[in-house]
Formats: sequence, structure tokens, C-alpha cells
Amino acid sequence: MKLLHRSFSSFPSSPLQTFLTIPQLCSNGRLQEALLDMAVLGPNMLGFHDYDALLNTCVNKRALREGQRVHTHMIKTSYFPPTYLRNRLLIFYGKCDRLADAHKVLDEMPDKNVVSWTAMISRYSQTGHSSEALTLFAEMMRADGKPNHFTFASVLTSCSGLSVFQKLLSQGMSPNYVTYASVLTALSGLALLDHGKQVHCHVLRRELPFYAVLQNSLIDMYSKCGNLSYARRLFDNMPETERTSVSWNAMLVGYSKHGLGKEVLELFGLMREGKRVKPDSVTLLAVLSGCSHGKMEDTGLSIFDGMIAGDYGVKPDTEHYGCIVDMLGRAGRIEEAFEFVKRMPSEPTAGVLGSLLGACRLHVSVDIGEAVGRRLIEIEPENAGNYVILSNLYASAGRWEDVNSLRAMMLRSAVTKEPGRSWIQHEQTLHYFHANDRTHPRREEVLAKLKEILMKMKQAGYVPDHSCVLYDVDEEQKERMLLGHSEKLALTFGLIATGDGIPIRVFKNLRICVDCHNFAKIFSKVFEREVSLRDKNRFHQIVGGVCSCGDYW
DNA sequence: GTAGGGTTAG
Repeated sequence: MKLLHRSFSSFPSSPLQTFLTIPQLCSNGRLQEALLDMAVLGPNMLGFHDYDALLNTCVNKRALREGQRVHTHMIKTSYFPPTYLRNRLLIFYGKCDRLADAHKVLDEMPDKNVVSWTAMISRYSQTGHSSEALTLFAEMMRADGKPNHFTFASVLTSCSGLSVFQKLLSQGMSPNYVTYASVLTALSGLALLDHGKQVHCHVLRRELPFYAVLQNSLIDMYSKCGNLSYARRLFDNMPETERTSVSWNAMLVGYSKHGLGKEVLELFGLMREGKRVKPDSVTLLAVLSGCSHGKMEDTGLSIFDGMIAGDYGVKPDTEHYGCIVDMLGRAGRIEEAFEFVKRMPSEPTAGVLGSLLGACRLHVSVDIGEAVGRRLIEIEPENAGNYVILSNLYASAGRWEDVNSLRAMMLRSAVTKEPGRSWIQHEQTLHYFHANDRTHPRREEVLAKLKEILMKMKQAGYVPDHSCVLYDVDEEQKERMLLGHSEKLALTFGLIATGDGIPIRVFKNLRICVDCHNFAKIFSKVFEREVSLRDKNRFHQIVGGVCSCGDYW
């Protein structure tokens, strides 16, 4: 369709710019002019290529309103879009985070194809709506849609992966490198080292060509599953020319999460010497958080100054500022952190204020914490964590009436917090525990054992730390609440279920509390077990009563 | 000829 749109348009333009078609305008990034043309053209005047170009541009620019106008134009002019364009519409709404609108497009599609299903599933996955992604995948199978590698990779992003991975194998498909990368990511999220190793073996047997993406996800999997030395071996075995910034970053993050600040700085030094790969913003985040977890605040600060001075080719953004706030706050330098936030060139984000609030909670800095927490609740009322941390801060300062009023506030705004859970793998099964668990089939046995080991623990010097109890209850009740913490239950289960001397590996979805950390240290000494505890952010490798984090996390 | 998938960070 070669229409001379310009003759319809009153858009003032120089003579040279006349007679551009809508797709041409779009590919020149002149979306607004293309939309003007669209608006003045009547029914049947726009064709497939016009709509395709318009929608594609809106997708790239994440231009929600503009895309909606295109959609409306189709409807008003009774244009019946073919599948290809409907998919574009679906992708457009998905990318603009209008998942309900995207789903509506999918539902109304008379002839969905594998792209339609996959686009919707992947958006659900990418935005953390994993149950929707899985439901849709099931619906696709019922509707006899044939999933391909794209579909599997999308689904794998959002779920534990193994059953989907097996389904793929049972369909006679052989995984490609992206499938492996996706399933490895899912496994590292759950810290399933054994499964990760299985997938690695699978990869080795396949003798696939070298894919940096796949190697990177292996490095990440090993490091997130607590096997840093293996991660490093893979990293070292990568040909230098093939290493990308992601490879370096994955390794740096691994060291950082294990609290190994020195190793982070060494590797960062190697990266800079090598000069093959430039540090990027994630690299600097990893280095700064390495300093933070490795108690090297002053090094961290000087690197940050270096960033501002342009030493690394990366300018600090909000995330980096947040990292410094976290670092100073964690180290108890609350005032400094507060000053730092005030001096930020842009308005501090919820993330930055959240780090500061967390530090105030840790060091019981009530005044600053109260100011920061109130502000945070104002700008992010839907985040349960804000109420919880502020309430915890009040609790540790004994301000119970404020604790109660915050709880009431939380109820009013109907926010809920993710319940704490710990899990441990035993004989191919994941055993989940939550606080004061009443669901695990062997809970009676676990509780009895916990009582029993508590005696030995106390003899060895375990003193329950009541500051971790955030309710206004008597001492005896406090102790009972502490004992109910899910990581203690999981540790006890590990002791029952595994033989002497076998390391116990526990995972938790939130941060570990001081009391449980202390418990785990003494536990490791008394029962001569190596304990590896991965919390939401990082690792604790505990041997003989000493933790790799140096009691700093 | 053709849209949809993947690795580090939060």
C-alpha cells in the first residue's frame, strides 16, 4: 500500500519529509506523525504493514497510550487483524505491563498459535506471576497447542523446573542451550545442587558447542548452590576470549554472597588488568556489595568515589547509592548513611530508604528509623516489609503501643507479608517447614528431637536471644516462639534424617535472625556437622561453631 | 520472510 499519506495530513513538514509512508515514519522513530496519519485515514485505509509498524514501534517505546490508539483504530474501522497482528497486540500489552489486556487479546484470538501462547506465558513468568504462567501452560497443552523451545524456556523461568524439564524430554524434544540455562536458573533459585549437577552432566554428555550463556548459568548455579570452588573452576576453564561481563559478574556475586570481600576485590583486579571485558553497572554493584558483606566499608567508599571520578567507566545510579547506604548502615554508621541519603543527587527510592530502615532496625536506631519508616510507608504503602521492619524496630525498643498501632495500620491496608519458610532436601524430596510447623508429617518427631538437643545446646552455651521476639509476651513464651523458627526445625530434621558427619544444608526464604544464627553455630559444634545455611541474600557456611560470614550479615 | 525464549544485578 503506497499511499501518499502526507496529502491527507495537515502536519507541517519540510518538503523533503513529504510522502513518507506510515512504516517509514515508524522506522525513523517518528511515531507521533505516523499516528496523526493514522487518525485522519478512514476505514480500510490502513493495512497490515501500517499496523504492524505502528504496534512494533509502540512495543519498543513502551508507548501504552499510543498503542491503545492503534488498537482502537482497528476496532473503529472494523479492521479484522490476522493472528500475526493479534500477537503483536498481545506482546504490546504484555510489555506495557497490562497483563489483563494482553490476556484478553489471547482469549479473543480465534486461531492462537504457539507464539501467542508463549508470549503470554513468558510475560507472566517475567513479571513473577508464576502460577498464572503454569496455569496457562496447562491450558495450552489441553488446547493441543504444541510447545516448542521458546515455550519451555518461558515456563522454566517461573517454576522449579524439573517437572517441566521432564515433560520436554518425554515429548521427545532435546533441550537446547537456552532450555538448559533456564532450568539451571530455576534450580539455583531453590539451591538444588544435586539436580544442578545432573543437568550439568546432561550438558556435558550432549557435547554442545560452547555457549557463554550456558557456561554463565552453570557458574551461577554452582555459586548459588554453595559450591564456589566448582563455580571458579568453570570460570577458569572458560577461554578468556569467551568470557563476558556476565561471567565475571556471576563469579563476583558468588564471592560477595559468601562474604568473601577479599576474593571479590582480587577478581575485580584481574578483570581490570585483563582489559578484555569492561566492568558494567552490575560489576560495580557486585564489588560494592562485596565490600559491604566483607566489612570493608572504607574500600567500598573509595571505589564509589572512583566511580564518580570516572575511574571505572560506570557512573553510579540509584542501585549503587543504595549499596553504599546498605554498607554504611550494616556497619552501624547510621548517621553517615542518613547524611549520604540526603546528599543523593536524586530523590531516594524506596529501595534506598528500605536499606536504611533495615540498618536502623539492626542497630536499633529508633529516631532515624522512625522518620525513614514513616516516609517509606507513605511512598510504598503496599509493601508489607516496611510495616514489619518498623514494627520490629519499635519492638526492640520496647515501644509496644507503636507496634500495635502499626499492626492495626497493616490490617487496614490489607497488606500481607510472605511467611518465613525453611527447606531442606532429603532423598530427592524438599521438606518445607514454617514457624511452629503443624503440617510436616514428621513434626512430632522433630519437636521431640528439638527438645532433646536443646539441653545439649544449652550446656554448650546456647542462650536464647529474646531480642528476636517481636511480641510483647512473657519470657517463657518468647523462648517457645524462638524455638519455633523454621530454620531450627529444618536443622533438627536434618540431624534426624542424615547420618553422622554429613553436612546439613538448609535454605530460608527470608533473612536469618540472630538467634537462629547463634543456634546454628553451636549446633555445628555440638553435633560435629558442617551447616550450610542460605538465606534470602547470602550464604552462611558454619564449621565447628564458626560462620563464614564472621557474624556479619 | 514472520512475532515468542536465555545468563549476572534488585
